[in-house]
Amino acid sequence: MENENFEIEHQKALHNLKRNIPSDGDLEAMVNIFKAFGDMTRVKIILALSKTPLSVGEIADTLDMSQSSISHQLSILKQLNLVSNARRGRNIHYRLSDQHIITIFNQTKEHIIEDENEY
Amino acid sequence: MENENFEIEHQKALHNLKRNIPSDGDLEAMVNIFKAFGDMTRVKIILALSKTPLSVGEIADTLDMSQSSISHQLSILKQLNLVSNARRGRNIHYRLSDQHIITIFNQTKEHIIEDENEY
DNA sequence: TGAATATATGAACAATCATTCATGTATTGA
DNA sequence: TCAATACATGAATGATTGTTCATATATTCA
Repeated sequence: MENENFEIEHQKALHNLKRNIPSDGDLEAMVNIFKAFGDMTRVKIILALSKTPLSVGEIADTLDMSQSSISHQLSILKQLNLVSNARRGRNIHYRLSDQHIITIFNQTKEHIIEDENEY
Repeated sequence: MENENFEIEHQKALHNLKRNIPSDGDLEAMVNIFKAFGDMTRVKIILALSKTPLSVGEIADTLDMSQSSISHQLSILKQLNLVSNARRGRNIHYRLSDQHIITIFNQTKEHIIEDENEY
């Protein structure tokens, strides 16, 4: 019977799953990156930096937020190696450190768009 | 002078940025999805469902967590259309609703791997 | 129909987190 | 060297969130 085969396959899959749960340690890096993306301010910073490198003050000005807040958020992004920075005169310029970030954002946009088209 | 051209281009880019900040409304969907991915439990649920559809109880059992906790998290994922569900007998089976999710996870893994290879 | 099983849900609580405020550090230019 | 500018950082606080506990709802089977 078809249904029984499904059931047997499912039990096998379940068994493998239980023996194969990735450890928290393995997943933590991924979770931390998604956490970083899960904040409006940081998303706006990333989108701005995807157009051009910017100083802290320029970001604060563009997003109309305090210098302190932006600086705190940048330090989180930097700790995760999502952005890198370099001094230029008396400013510090930040840039995205990886093109994957844009790909991830674009994939997410596509998910949202396809979602909106369902009815 | 090369430096001045850079500066002029940068000012243009800055100006365009300010006139082009996406609204909170436009970004909220994306931020919410990343928030959903920014939790260990939900990531594990998604990874499990990427292998095979599962009932609530099976997920709870596999992840060694309470039924209630899993159910709460599934309702968050469902609200964002990241998973869908269907009753099957007395169980309710959940599945990923979109292949983009896997792509996003894989891209993120790649970012992490490339990151680890830097020294 | 009624007991058992599977899932959902609301309230409460502890933990996490983003912003603000105050202040520290580093660089430039006079 | 000193004032001004740009950025970083620590503490405090209000808001958000994940889990638990208790309970409600829905389905099956006897």
